[in-house]
Amino acid sequence: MSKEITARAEDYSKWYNDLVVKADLADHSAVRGCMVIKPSGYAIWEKMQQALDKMFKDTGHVNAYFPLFIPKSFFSKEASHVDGFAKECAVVTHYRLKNDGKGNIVVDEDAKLEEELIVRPTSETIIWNTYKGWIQSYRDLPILVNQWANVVRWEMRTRLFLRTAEFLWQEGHTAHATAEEAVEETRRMLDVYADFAENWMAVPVIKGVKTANERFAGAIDTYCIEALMQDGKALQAGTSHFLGQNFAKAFDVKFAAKDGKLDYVWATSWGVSTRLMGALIMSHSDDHGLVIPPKLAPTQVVIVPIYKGDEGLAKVSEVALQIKAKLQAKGISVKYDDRDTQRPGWKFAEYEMKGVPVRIAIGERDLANGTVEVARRDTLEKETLSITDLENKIEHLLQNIQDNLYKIALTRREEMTHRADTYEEFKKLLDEKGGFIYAHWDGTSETEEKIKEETKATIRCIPLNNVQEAGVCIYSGKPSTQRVLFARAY
RNA sequence: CGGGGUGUAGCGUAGCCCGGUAUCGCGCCACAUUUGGGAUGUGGAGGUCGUCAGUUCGAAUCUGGCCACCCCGACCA
Repeated sequence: MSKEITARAEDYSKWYNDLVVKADLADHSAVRGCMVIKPSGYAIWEKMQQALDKMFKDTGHVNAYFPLFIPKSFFSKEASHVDGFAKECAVVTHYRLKNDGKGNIVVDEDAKLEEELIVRPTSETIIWNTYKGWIQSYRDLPILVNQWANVVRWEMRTRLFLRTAEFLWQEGHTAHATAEEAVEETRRMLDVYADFAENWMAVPVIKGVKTANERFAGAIDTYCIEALMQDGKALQAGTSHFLGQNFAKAFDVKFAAKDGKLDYVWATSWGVSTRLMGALIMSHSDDHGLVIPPKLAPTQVVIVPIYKGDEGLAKVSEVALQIKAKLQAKGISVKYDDRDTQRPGWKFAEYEMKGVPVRIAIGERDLANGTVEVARRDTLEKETLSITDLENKIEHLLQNIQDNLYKIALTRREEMTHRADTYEEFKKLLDEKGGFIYAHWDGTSETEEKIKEETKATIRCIPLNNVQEAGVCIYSGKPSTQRVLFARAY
């Protein structure tokens, strides 16, 4: 099977689409805007889930599951929340089909739902309606719940993983007695996301706060992690919201404090989605295919035998299987590909396309020398190593690849991060270089809107721990106290 | 929902202007020779030409409707 993908330099967007399909991660489905996540893609998502789930548990959270359907009336209880999602909701209106007598299956108009159901675009409403029954006293708090689920947002334009009508995610929903505690939780989970992005995905991120325009519908503050892709466009990789008492008020969730006074509960919500797959793919991959950091690679090492005849394969396999066992004993996931239906060169290209971090080739010549050929996917370098102590060398190599991928991504981001002091300079940077641009902003939504209309760049975030620096807004010339992070975004 | 484009075998395509039952490559199946970077040869299977209707002796080809998908805009994790 000969496979080729469009080069990044030629058409980045086409490169991404080709890659997702050719690396067997996902496909378009029969349903418009929805994707089929194939086993190779889902295996990576499962690795992400495992790592994140452990991080959530380690920070005291527990998993639960809430319904896919939300009564329409719940939705209208929080005004800005409705505004934010109303335009992209799928609605269930009937509960039965029937045969129309001419062989067609049609909706049974007699089976109209008394109250229409919304397919969840996010679960705040159904969860806060539920929390009302769980919370009476400060003793019931905090509630630290996460759910892994699918959600639906009826998008006009979709792209595999980056934006699909249905996607998989996790959403954490917590309830607290005080604002301070809720803010602390919001920030804690932001840190968890940043930790995951950098240490597992090898994707450097900038933590920050969204402006009012970009804030989650119904939140007081939205925190985010922003990553920069190879083409210079930003990608929001995760969000954590401080919801204040907005949902508690909408759903009348009060608790009795120690002093007996009743108060509304403070809330947070936070989520990352299969969009992370897009971030992962676009951060490291090259024109040969996918590059996956070892810590998220479903298969970390593949062993390819090179041999002549059945007898040759038997000899090579004996040694290869010993190597496999030693690597597995180290906790490394290994695949020994001894299929005789494909030739070695074909397998090399195939595993490069699929992003397996390390490839070991072992042939009869190696048997004589006590060596193997080791190829690393990140740099495509090959070297011949002695079989002695190979498992330790591979273990180090995997760590080295993980570190190297992060370092390269970080260097690239730094090279693509600029400062602009005038609007002219800003526009020039956007058109010629792209990337992140630090610039002064007067803090108004009007200015932000204007800049967005004129340049398609948005304020990705106001970075946390931002350096305070007097300046003037690049657009309005009004005074500003700090630079904010602009970029064109996915 | 506006503007542009495309639908022919699993995938990519030729044929369409000028109507006569479909071309080529990859992949697939069998056998043989092969195996240190996507092997080669020989033989073979696979198509209601997106769909519905119209024109015609005859439609992939001409006409009209519908559907789907892609790209560009408005909306978004």
